[in-house]
Amino acid sequence: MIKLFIIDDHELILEGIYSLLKDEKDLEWLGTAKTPEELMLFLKKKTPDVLLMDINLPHKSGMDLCLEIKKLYPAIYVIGLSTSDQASVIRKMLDNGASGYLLKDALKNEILAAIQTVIKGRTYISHSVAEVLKKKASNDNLPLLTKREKQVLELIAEGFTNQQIADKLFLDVTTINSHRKNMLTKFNLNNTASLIKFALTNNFI
Amino acid sequence: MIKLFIIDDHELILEGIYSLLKDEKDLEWLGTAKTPEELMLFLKKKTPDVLLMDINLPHKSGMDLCLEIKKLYPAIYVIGLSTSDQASVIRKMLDNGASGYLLKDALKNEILAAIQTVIKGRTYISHSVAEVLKKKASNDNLPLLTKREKQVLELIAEGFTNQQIADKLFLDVTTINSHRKNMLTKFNLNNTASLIKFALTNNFI
DNA sequence: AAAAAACTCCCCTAAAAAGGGGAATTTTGG
DNA sequence: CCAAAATTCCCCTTTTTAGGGGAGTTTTTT
Repeated sequence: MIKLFIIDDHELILEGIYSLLKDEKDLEWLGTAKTPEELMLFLKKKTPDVLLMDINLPHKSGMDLCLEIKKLYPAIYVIGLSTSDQASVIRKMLDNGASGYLLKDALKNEILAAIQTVIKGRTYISHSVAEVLKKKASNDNLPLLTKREKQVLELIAEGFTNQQIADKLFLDVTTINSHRKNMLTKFNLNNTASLIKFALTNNFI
Repeated sequence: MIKLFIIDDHELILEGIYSLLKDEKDLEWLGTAKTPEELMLFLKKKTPDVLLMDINLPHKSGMDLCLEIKKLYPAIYVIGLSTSDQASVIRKMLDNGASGYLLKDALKNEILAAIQTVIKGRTYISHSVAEVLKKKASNDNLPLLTKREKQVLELIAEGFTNQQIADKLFLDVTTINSHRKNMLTKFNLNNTASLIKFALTNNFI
């Protein structure tokens, strides 16, 4: 019996997965959560073998949550779940310890296959996802933002100037300027406008 | 008996809704489709009373599909379904003839309420959606961009400077600067970064 | 036809960002 | 522990944007 837990903020997805899997003999349905908090509370009591996790949770990205979980409960196999087929997101998820990745258009067999695969310690990448990873190999070479850069970029997008950001983060204004220039350089852009557009369309912020 | 049909490209959502509603006595489950083509084929044979429609379909926006359906089959009540709570999208959907709008985190009762409401010819807007529409009521009163402003803004977002844009549009650089400043003023923003973010998140460009 | 809105161009100054370097200190990953 | 990456701070100059005005012309709406 594989103990299964699911976190997703969408009732319909929870229902859908439950409905798909409830009759499987070798699956034990531990429960569901809609928020990271609910999940963490539950994990203090019981530990699932496999955790299906939506990566678009409110207030917290599944990427970060996955990292946390794997730190606290390394034995749990995490399978990412999303509608997004963005290679960067998928790769980040795997980097953060996920054992598999499913798109939400996955069929029953695919979900079962994923669970059976990860429980053996192997990694399951669905067909469609694998293709995306291959196709967007170039996309993946995109230098990702570091924590600080992301933080700075978010503040830039909110309209703060370098000086204001520096004050907020207790840093020197030249530091913020460095980060800004680094981002422009690494993405080969030449001003803030294009940087913000790039970041938003690539879901960096 | 209300005849119900659902279109959504995500198996899980279809399963979820089916699972939620299959035991309802006064609902007749006509079927599901994953693509607009499937739906159109089906509609040639049978006509549902209520059509639950995901607005994020591949290759075609639910907004457009809704318009088509209402043209061909005005009697069908369409309920939009999405994860997005973007006011512009919701309003567009309603403009295009939808009778209701649900977010995918809707609970069973809400879906049922929506169906019961639209079948009576009234419009169902879920709590959460209504809030979004209200909150962004200001959004709708937002002074929209003029043609020229939109054109300029798009070029700004692509990273061109005022001078470059002026050259492209055969205008004086001061004109471009005026447009830029006007946009900042009318949206009450103070720099390009926030303007681009604002424009992108509000689907102005 | 009159009013309103959009579009165009102009002045000015100050503030901010971009572009070019360099370099020391932490943090992270192997 | 060592190397690589990230983070921090510094110099400099030029370009670009922001902010404050004003004003004439064209287009759209009433």
